[in-house]
Amino acid sequence: MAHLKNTALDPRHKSTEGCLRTMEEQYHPEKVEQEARNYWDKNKSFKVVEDESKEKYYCLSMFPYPSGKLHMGHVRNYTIGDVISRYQRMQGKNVMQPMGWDAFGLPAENAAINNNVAPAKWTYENIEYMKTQLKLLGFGYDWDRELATCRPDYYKWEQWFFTKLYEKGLVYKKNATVNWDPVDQTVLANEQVVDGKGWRSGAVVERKEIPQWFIKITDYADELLGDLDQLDEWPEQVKTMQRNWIGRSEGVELNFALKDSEEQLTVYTTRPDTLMGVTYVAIAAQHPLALQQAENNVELSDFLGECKNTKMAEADMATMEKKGLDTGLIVTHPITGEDVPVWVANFVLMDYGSGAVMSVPGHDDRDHEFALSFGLPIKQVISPIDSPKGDAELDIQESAYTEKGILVSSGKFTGLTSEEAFNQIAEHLSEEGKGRKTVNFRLRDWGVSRQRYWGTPIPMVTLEDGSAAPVPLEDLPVELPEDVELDGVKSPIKSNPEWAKTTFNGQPALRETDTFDTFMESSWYYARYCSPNNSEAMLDSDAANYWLPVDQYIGGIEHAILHLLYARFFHKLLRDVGLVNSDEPFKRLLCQGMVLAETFYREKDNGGKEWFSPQDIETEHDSDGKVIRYKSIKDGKDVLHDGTGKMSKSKNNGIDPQTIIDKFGADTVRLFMMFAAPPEQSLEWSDSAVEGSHRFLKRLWKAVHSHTELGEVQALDLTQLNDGQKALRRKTHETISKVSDDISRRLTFNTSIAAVMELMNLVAKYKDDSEQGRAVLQEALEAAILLLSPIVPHVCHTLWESLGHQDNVIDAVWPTVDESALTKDSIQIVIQVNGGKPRAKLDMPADADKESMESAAMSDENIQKLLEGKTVRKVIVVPGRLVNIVAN
RNA sequence: GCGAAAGUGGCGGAAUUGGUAGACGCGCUGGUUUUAGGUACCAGUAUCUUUGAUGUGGGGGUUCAAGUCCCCCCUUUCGCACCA
Repeated sequence: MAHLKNTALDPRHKSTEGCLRTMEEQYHPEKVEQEARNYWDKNKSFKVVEDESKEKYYCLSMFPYPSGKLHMGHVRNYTIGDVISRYQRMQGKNVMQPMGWDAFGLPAENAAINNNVAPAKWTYENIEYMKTQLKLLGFGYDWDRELATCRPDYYKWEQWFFTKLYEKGLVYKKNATVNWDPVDQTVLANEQVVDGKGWRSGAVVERKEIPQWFIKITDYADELLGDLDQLDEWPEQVKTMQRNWIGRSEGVELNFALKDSEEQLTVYTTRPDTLMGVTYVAIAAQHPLALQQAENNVELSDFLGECKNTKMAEADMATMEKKGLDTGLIVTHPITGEDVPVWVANFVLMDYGSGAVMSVPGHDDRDHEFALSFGLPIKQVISPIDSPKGDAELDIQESAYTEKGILVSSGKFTGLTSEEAFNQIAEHLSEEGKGRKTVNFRLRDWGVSRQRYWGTPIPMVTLEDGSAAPVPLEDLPVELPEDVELDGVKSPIKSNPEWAKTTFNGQPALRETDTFDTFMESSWYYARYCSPNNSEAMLDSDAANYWLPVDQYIGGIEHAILHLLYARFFHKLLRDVGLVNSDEPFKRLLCQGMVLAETFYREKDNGGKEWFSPQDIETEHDSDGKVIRYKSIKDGKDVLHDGTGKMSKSKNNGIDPQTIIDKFGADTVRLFMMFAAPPEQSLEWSDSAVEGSHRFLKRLWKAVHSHTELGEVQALDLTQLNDGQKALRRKTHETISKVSDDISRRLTFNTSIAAVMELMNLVAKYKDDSEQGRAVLQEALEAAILLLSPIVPHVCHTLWESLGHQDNVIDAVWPTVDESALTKDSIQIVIQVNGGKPRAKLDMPADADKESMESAAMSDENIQKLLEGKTVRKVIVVPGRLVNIVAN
């Protein structure tokens, strides 16, 4: 055998005839990475087209908002996606990994005002820079599919789609609440309201009702809920959150007749069994009845005014102090006919349900709290099931009893269980024409109007008679002017009255000056990537149906509900207009955790805190490795540690990925990101751990280098291996097995890296320059390079060549496990006495049966000592693992 | 407030199906090489009152056996419909 045969892992790998490639002794990431990038660029390695002969794999990472530069969260997200993509490619699949820009949004407007630059220019410049950063990180994107949502050729189709939905009756206009800044005369986003005040003007923000467009997502509530069951590769946690968000409930809708009036107050309840315990009805401050009553009631009118001064966010509504006022209105209880007072309460949401709720303080915590505050009666109508009469221990005045039980003091329904009462009360109301069983959803229709400039113009016009009409396809896109100046208050398309003027069917008409919620763009970009440059249609269905659904979607957990629900909704809409043929857009979902860093500060004289960048902090340890002090590199004085937190400007703990790439190279950053934590957990930044990752790559390089120094390698002959060679070979194949499972099924890249590190630790100890010794080592190194190549592709590109391969590592075949290499002659078993600590460890033949394990355990010297004077009650034997002797 | 997660050495984390807690890495300790610092390499490193005992946020429970299953509590993080 005169020449090299380094193809032990797969005969399909092409190798050069002759010597291993000579290589530099030192690892120079900048050089290695540039060479790999040049190769991929030159060969258009990641360009992909539909190919029916291959299994497709569509791997998608959530596209970034082009905020200026990449942050660590992006790097983490995109590294995960790239690793999965490269792994799937090595499985022989036709892999598409696209990238684009979620380019509309509020930050561009803020930047425009602060830096006096148009949002469009700012956005396009950010895209240019961030794209160079993504390329530096070596992500294998098909850049020919790049899209930016702020381009008219993208949003044109979103506008067209909206008009389609309008024609299908899935779009309507109604009043909805916004945060109104009375000084700037503008609508504010929730994040622009700080402590109830406008962030620029400082004015107390008011709730205001304005007309807005809605899409009927509630028409799809049942399907969005039911189809979650199909998504067996989504995290259970995300599905649960979506289920709760959609919030399907079965209950009863019932009417309280307004006394001395024809009007009815409709409420929905999931607990009709507590109906006899209603002691008041609560309505929202914006409820028409409240407004009507306030006309002749100064106190009420003042109260409603006060209720206006809150943010519209539900979290704020739920946590604020509960306030209310009697409206003076009386309604009639639908069963007893008794008078029930109507109160206004600041926590009742007008936008949700009918804006009125029946209140049962005896059996609902929030109603109870409210009743106690305002001296409203609390009546018990439910008793715990085990004590229907003896409820002395239950003080309903003290706290509400919210469980189900047996009805008491409920007239003819007394004695029924909650379940029985649910049905009988519903039936009774139904017969009387006062109510009916209904299914209700917590999910509300999707309000898509925004009063901002930097977004997709809503393609609707208003005619002179006040009616609305959709802009026809031939007039689309309704283009957003890009060359504008922002004054920080009013949208340029609102402040220029000329912009809205247009015609519709020859008649004068006014354009809508609101723009879409940016969740609209991100709800269908995944489908547009399949035919990104199609100028004839929103999607090319053939391409879309080839690629969709997305096989793996990766993004932050913060998108678990809204973005993912809207995208699922859009997919069903796309299906129902005939553009795609699947029900769900994302087959498998991975939600990655946040990137955190330590925070450091000093108290300032004024009581505030001065935050220090973690990169400017030096740590001192005692001789046990415990941290004893932190000090600033700059002045050497102590700083205080404030734990770890999300990287943020306010705590000055952000780490710019660019500085780390410049210092160590992209591979080190990628390796650290994947090694430091499993993807769905939060990841703590650590400079020293980054250096550790870099050291590993240097050792890897060195190991390959010293192997290649010794020249050609002979073919592996499995019949000729000694114990040491067998041991390394077993470790090699154990590692292949573990890493394959970790990357494909578990998505735990951290443990796959740890496994390769173990292999390399064994390689470092392995001293065997014999022919077969070197052949086994060649196989181990080839495996290590192949297994690491999705994670650190640049260095593996070079090292794969160094090991004598002609083919490129991105197209190498993923190694397969040789089961025969895994066999072990003996294994260690553990002996326990009454569980707990191992009392003895024995080497046994791998195929030892229960009897021989038990007898070996019983005859162990140490075990016999422990069993002295005790009676053995039971022996549990787990083959291949342990023996537990129960004795007393 | 409501909904969803997480909590394991000095630190990040591992333990995949209830079966040897602490893999791998960082830090630390000692050593070798080096004029020195750094680098690189080798050995060690859960804790303690060390024939052994204790130990996975706290408290209870199930089991021959619990980080893992059940109940209660605490802390932290994410989402709550106009940040993306």
